[in-house]
Amino acid sequence: MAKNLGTKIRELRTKRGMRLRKAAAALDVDQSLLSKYERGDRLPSEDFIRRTAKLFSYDAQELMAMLLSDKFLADVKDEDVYVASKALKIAEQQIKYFTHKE
Amino acid sequence: MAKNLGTKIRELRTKRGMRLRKAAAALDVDQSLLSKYERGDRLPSEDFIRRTAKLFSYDAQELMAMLLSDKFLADVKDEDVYVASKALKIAEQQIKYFTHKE
DNA sequence: ATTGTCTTGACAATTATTGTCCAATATAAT
DNA sequence: ATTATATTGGACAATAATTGTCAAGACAAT
Repeated sequence: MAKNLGTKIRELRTKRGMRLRKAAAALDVDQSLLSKYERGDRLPSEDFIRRTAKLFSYDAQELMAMLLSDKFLADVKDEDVYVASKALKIAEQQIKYFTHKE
Repeated sequence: MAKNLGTKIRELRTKRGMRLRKAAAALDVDQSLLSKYERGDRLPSEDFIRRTAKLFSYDAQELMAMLLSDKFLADVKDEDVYVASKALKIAEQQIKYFTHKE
């Protein structure tokens, strides 16, 4: 099962036996903010993603995809599942259309 | 091919032979704003979606899905297609997981 | 050149997001 | 139970994004 961004970041950190405070310092954010990122309470900036990928030697694009997914899910959280699924389908179509066009 | 929201709204309006100014008045927005919605320059509120659906007797959920898709596409527009597609896949998984869980 | 329609850009107003601070809570060790 | 360390929560200001309004612009038809 693909993880959400926060869970992934926490996993990366704890697997290295790193404390929140330490990681926060290395990533140049307040430790409470990092805690919020990890719990999905807040979504980080793209720049933070890059720093995190570097620190943990992890694929930045993978993290970016998780961030974008989390953003989408936040947008649809009050919607009917049917609507959310339909939105995904439309977006998929458009992306496919774009890519094979250019 | 599924349309984006703006194109759909314009289609609904013009098929009824309605002028921008008229439609804008009926939808209670500035005509310049409606023009921007139709060209995808701005994204409307959910409330606007509901009024539009009512005015043109069109399915509000369908329009909502288009709005959400447009939002997502705006978020990923500067990203690699690979990242965008991956984000979609993750979001899909999570939605499926959610729905069959609850 | 006037009229009607639509588009564009600049701007202020509003709303959302982001980061910081510090207190509160939890966890662990002694 | 006390101390030390880790994590979380809430309130707040700073910043950024979104929204709506207005006036001017382009374009076509007459």
